[in-house]
Amino acid sequence: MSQNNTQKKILDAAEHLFAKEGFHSTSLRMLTREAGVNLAAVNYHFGSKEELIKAVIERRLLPLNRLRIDKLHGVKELAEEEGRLPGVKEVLQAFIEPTFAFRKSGKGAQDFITLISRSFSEPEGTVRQIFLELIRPVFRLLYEMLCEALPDLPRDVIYWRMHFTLGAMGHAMNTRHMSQMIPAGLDLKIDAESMSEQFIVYVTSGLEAPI
Amino acid sequence: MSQNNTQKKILDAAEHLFAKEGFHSTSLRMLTREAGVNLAAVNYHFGSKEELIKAVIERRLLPLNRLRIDKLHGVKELAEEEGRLPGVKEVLQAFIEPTFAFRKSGKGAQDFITLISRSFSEPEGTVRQIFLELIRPVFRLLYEMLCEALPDLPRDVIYWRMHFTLGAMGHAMNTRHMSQMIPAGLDLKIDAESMSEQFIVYVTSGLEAPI
DNA sequence: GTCTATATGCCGATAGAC
DNA sequence: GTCTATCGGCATATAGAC
Repeated sequence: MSQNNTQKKILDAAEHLFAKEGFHSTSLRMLTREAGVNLAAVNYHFGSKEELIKAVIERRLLPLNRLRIDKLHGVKELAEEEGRLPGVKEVLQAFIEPTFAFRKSGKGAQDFITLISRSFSEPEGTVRQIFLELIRPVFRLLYEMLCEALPDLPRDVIYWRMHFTLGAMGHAMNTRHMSQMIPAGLDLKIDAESMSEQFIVYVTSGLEAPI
Repeated sequence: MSQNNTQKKILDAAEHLFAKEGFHSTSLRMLTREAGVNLAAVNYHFGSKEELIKAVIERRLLPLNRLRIDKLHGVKELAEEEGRLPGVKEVLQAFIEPTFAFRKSGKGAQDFITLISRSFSEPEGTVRQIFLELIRPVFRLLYEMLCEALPDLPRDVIYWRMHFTLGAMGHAMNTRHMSQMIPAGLDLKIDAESMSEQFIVYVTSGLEAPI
């Protein structure tokens, strides 16, 4: 039990520091100090820093992906039952809403999202690869369903638009950006709920735009 | 002259390596080796690694920002002359097209864009701050002009939509993402010209979406 | 399982010869 | 202006006591 407890303490501290300082800039010394465990514990429990990074990403991303895939399948099956094509908006909702809901589920989840948004633009290397391999099946399914929902649009146009959408999402999810650029005198509601709805309106409109 | 030459060699090598490996992961030893200059040259010419990072960003971003601001002012003046409001699409074009055109202007420019896309999601710290301070006036002007172009939309809705647009742009501009996720069997044209046009269609539709 | 102590190596930065 | 040599520090990782 104390092993699992130590592992959890390390994962939590790592999640927080990786989000705040970046993967490379977080040293095992910082990390173990924040976790209240011994310096040697990371190598004992995870083998290396790199495998710790992988564990941090997998702990959250695997269940989140499973949820997104389930929701997407739900949309697909409902549309089939009703003998119609899936709608662009419901497809996007199935993908986007679980992520926004997850972010609200706690401080750790928020740190995780920050960290994941960054993996998108991380240099070539382990972190980027870990992330891309885990996320690929979800992107594939999303792409296929968008193609079904938009049968009159060329495939490459749909691909680009999905690409733009994912970029916007990675950026929007990252709360650190939110208040950074707010113009003076604008009383902006930093409300994740309304932002999620606004985001879906925005990307649905972008994806459905006439060529 | 040999001073400027050394400085340029350092800036070029730094731009390339910062894009490829990240700021923190690029050591002065790597950097000076690639530039073909002595290890001590960075500290001699730039003072520190941090000031080198700043110089790398400023060299490209200052002229690019000046161009974007000029174009935005051009749109504003034209609309005033013609006694009408600026259009959403022409505002977005004035902001976006110079950036896409710049990226096509050479290998170094492409590296620079990769590096800038990343600054967006960089952890708190110097790099992020340097970037945000240089980009802020451009974002302000863009925001004001979008508000003029969309007088019926609430200010905070416009702010969020601009936010989404900037995220999508940072992601779309980064060529490294482009072919990463292409589904098998999709013969995708990786053509920056057509992507730029498609991008403007997409974000214009998103910004103009009815509430 | 958890600790201390340490091995080994790269880091940014600078002093001082040329 | 450019070089070599080196300082002091922190990195990851591990060996071995408890």
